[in-house]
Amino acid sequence: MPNDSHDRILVTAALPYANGNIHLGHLAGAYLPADLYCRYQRLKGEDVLFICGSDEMGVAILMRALREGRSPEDIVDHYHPMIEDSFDRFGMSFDYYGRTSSDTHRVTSQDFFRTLDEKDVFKLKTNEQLFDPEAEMFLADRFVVGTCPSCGYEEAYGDQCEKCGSSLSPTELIDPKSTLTDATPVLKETSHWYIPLGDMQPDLEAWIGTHPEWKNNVLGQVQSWFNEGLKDRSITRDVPWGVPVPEDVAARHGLEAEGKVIYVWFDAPIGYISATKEWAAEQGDPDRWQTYWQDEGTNLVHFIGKDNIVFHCLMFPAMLQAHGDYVLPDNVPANEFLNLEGRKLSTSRGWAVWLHEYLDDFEDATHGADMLRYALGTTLPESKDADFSWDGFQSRVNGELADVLGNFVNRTLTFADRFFDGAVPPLKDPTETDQDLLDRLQSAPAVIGDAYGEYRMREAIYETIDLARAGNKYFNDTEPWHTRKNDESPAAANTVHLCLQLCASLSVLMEPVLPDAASRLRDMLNLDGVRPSVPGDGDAPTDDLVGWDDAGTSLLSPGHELGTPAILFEKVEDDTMDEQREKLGQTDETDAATAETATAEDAGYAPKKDEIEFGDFMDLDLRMGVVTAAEPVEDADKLLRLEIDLGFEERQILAGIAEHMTTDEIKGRNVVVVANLAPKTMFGLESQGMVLMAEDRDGNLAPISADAEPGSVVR
RNA sequence: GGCGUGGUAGCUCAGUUGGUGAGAGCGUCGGAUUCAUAACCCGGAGGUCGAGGGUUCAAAUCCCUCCCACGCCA
Repeated sequence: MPNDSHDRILVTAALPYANGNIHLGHLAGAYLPADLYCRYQRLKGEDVLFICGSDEMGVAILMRALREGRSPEDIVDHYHPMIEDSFDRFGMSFDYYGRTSSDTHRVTSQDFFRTLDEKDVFKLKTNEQLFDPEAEMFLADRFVVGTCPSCGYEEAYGDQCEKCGSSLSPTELIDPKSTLTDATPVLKETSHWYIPLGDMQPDLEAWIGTHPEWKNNVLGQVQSWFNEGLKDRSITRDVPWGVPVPEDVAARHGLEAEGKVIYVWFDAPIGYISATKEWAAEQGDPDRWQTYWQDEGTNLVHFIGKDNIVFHCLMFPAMLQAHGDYVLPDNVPANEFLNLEGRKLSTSRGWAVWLHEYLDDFEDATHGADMLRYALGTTLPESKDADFSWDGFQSRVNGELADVLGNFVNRTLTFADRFFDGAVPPLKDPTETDQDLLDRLQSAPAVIGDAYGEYRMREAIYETIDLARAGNKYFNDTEPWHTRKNDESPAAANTVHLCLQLCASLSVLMEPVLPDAASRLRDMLNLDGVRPSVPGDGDAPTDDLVGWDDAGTSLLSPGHELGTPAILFEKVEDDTMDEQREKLGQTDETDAATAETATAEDAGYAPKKDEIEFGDFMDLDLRMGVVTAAEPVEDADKLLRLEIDLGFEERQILAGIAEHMTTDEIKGRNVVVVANLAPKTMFGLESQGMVLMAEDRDGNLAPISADAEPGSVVR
């Protein structure tokens, strides 16, 4: 059951892996919902501790380091500050952002490991694994390539053949080779610690059974694991990058700790604990971490993406249970995945929006971070995969932030400024319409707050903006621009009074999702004394400050002097969106972290794409067409509007070729058209397909042509 | 292949202890208004609730089969 009576809330957001930057998928999965939740709870007056940090261990970082001839430290030292900085600019309100390469983390992980070992929780198993005699190290599965025993593919990895999909163990490969040295690996005996999750399953099932309120997707996934039966999982590895297995623990079993590290999935969640320790030390109260992790009065909440469910709902709880001194998570509200413009995110193909690039690109926009928080917040994949598109972004920002919220604030404040001397008029003899708005205002904190508290972030945000919508309706219905002309009636004053109160309440209620704009709105209202939604300075009392629940009451007293009105949100122009759309699919060297280094790429050619099935190719409807008309698109530098005869129909297609050929050069040409591409509107014109061009290494384009009648199928 | 989650208006999504004529926002069409960021407000159109079968007086909601998307596992 949910722990309704609690003294404090400990919130974690999944530790981002420090071999790449943060993109929108990360934000939508875990970080934004976590931040919304924490800011709401702080405004509510809860004792909140929000913990995160960089996950810097693991084989993936080691592999990358070896491939690039760098040290693992080099990689994590590059990404950790970048991640921390972009989180900061996005408005993540962490109490502490740590990193798992810290000493505290090493010690904490080792202590945890030692405790479980001394409780004889673990099993030790010895088997033979592949060892690279030249590099003098054991090889992780991905470090071994060889011929697939089932299909004969020669580049199969040690864990899976990417050609036939069969999953392998490295020892099954024919002619195995180390990817590090090309040496032929030898089998060598090694011992490892295992956590016997199978034995722990009954306890885990009993515990999960007490949480029927968890999200469907989470419980379903967990149940799926239970049905299969949990198995022993190894928690140590023979690699040179990770938290070392403590020597005393190894010695206890007559083993050598040298070369052995704790497997990254085991140490990573402990990173939450070590970060909390570092936070406590920074507060000058080193033992305080225990209050959050070990006192029954704590509500522990893990925000993660769905790929992390098994670790946070089964493995980490199993570790915590086995240890015995820790609280277990009260909820794990995992989100599904975010797609981008209808396609899965792919960092290697550049199909991602990077947070730091967004923040740079929108640095000059008023509240650029808030705009993204809002657009993402209304599109969070809470119950199923969701899609982020720049069209959607623009529509949210312009239609809701600017038109609904911004306009309401603007019309209220300018009206008060012009006709009421920039002060709050009194409320006298409220009408039924006035009273309805007061009632709406009064119930708003509970309606929005309950949604946040129960992890329905999208609904909370919708309800927030709906409050501004109600304000606009009220403003229209009461027509103060008419009623103000009647000196006898308090109607206009009442309207302005209530709209100002609504603005003031909004400045609190919108704080979780739009913290910058909320703060500026309070400046415009000259409203002080609102409880911060970011970590405070320790024990400063906040009881006398205006909090979440107070937003249901009138926060401005009659006669209160207002500040200067200003536009809260500017609209986003079409050009800005076009620029963002153009960036998609372009791989950036520093960010294409996992991109394969192909020989073609080295010579300046475009990288080779992944292999596809014949059916994938046959999905394309390629047709011959003839260009019957061509003209530039107004305001677009790169686009030409083409009319193309496909024989059976005419198409309008926008082609990004204006910088490469004139309208006369393309007119009359036979071209190949992708005829079943989803239509796309750019610069107000619908593009109904795509004209194929060959692009050389210098980016020059040439049309693909054939001597065939329009409508002919190309295959 | 097994399991899980989802498949509701053009788009993004609400909606199950089965029961008033299936909802919201956006988009679209029409109207009204001018305090306001060509904004706001009102109204209309638009859905075989993935497909098929079953249970029931009654199913988007329960059962069975199938299809599609995504994920986990093998």
